[in-house]
Amino acid sequence: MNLAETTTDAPHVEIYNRIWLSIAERKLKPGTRLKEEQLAEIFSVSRARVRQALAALEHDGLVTLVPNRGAFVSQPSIEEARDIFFARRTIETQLVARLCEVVTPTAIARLEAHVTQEREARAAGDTKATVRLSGAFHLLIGELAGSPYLWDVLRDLLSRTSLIIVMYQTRSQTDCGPDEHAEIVAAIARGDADRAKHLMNHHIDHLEGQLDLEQDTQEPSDLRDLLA
Amino acid sequence: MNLAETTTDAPHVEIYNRIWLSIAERKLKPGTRLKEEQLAEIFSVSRARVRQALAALEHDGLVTLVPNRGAFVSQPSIEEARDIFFARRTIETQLVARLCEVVTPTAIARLEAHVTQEREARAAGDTKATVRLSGAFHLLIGELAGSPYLWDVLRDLLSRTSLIIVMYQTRSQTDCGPDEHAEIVAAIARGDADRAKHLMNHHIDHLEGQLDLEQDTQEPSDLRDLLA
DNA sequence: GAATAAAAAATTGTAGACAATTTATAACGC
DNA sequence: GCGTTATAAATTGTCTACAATTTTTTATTC
Repeated sequence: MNLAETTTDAPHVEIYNRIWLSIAERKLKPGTRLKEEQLAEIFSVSRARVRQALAALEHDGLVTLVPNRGAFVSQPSIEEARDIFFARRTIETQLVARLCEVVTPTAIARLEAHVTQEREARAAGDTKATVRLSGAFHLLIGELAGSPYLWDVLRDLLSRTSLIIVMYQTRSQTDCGPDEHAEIVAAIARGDADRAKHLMNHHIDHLEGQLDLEQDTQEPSDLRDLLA
Repeated sequence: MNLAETTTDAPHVEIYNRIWLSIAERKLKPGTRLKEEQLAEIFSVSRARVRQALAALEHDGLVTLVPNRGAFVSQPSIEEARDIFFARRTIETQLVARLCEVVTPTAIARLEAHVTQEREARAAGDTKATVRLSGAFHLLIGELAGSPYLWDVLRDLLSRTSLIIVMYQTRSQTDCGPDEHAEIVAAIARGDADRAKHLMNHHIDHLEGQLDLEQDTQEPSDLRDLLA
């Protein structure tokens, strides 16, 4: 949530960004231990820098810091996962509505170009790019809606979503369909705020529905359940 | 945005909390310089601890860290201020709507008790308590709506609002009227989500309207303007 | 006397060393 | 052989001293 840009970026933000990206792109899996010395060597920096970056990542919920034990990539619970999707519906429906009010031809062009890119990546079978562009579409809406604060919140929500998808995805594909994105863009182009909100709501529902968030247990499954 | 509670609170969070509170309660004014050594002495801790706390506060936008120059209490621009209020309307209207869906008699009792407290503080002329309780009312709605994530965002927004009020308040009083809070509670009690959203929207509009955010200039007023 | 330049002081940034804690390994008793 | 305890290794947490930068003060010159 770094709204107030510092004139010159602090040195630890590069490490922060690289770890952030690795988690958002689902390379670093939930539960992975992040040893300070190890990271310090990889990035060729002092341990203090790594420490700062990890502290910032904890603030974003991507990393869990256990005192005297170290840093781990977070493992959001089912309850937390549902909450994140609720927050996304809350914020993103409002954001598309706002975008419908302030929309410009340039904005629509950018959105359409983005959807085209998504289609191309999918057609080319480039799953890495497909995943990245899917998230970027949602961020683009946030950007065009013109609220830097909510854009930042959205960025945070998307990275948490990545973590959640890795943890709870089922066999079936878990990308947002580009067709749903295209429909949303069409509604925005028409200035139909209600329709855009409705589509966005269902789109996020769809995303959540593809995951296995059905268990009632709060805690990670008990040993007894696994042996029953 | 500390969702994942650590088992034992890290030692720097107490310093963080005390500075946070001083800003939220409007004791520390925007632009105030925060020297590390000075703070270290006040709290009787090492400078490293202070550093951690300041980094966390920067993340929340309450403190601006200028490289090699030090930490200052943030001075949000008019543009940022407007954005914060937009974000508040976005989130808080959805939050009251959600609360209407999941509301319980206990929740209503807590809300009514809170409004009573607000009235008492105001009647007693206790401005410090009045300010604190005003913010707490909004947080209480967030808590009862049952979204830990959005509660955290709301907490962040409220502390930024405090900063904005200090910077842009006019002579007239800038508290939320407790009557408006009472009306919102009444709407929630009736389960009237639309009405509650509408009231909350206007309540925040009202808050924003009491401030002097009319200037068109982005930058802090130019010397020429002051000498014209 | 004002402006510039140099030196000194104050403040922040960083690194390395040491202490505390946890995890892994090995020895021991049953 | 299994569980327990003691030792050793690895890892994190913290502090102190030093380097880099900025601000203030002082001296100099026009």
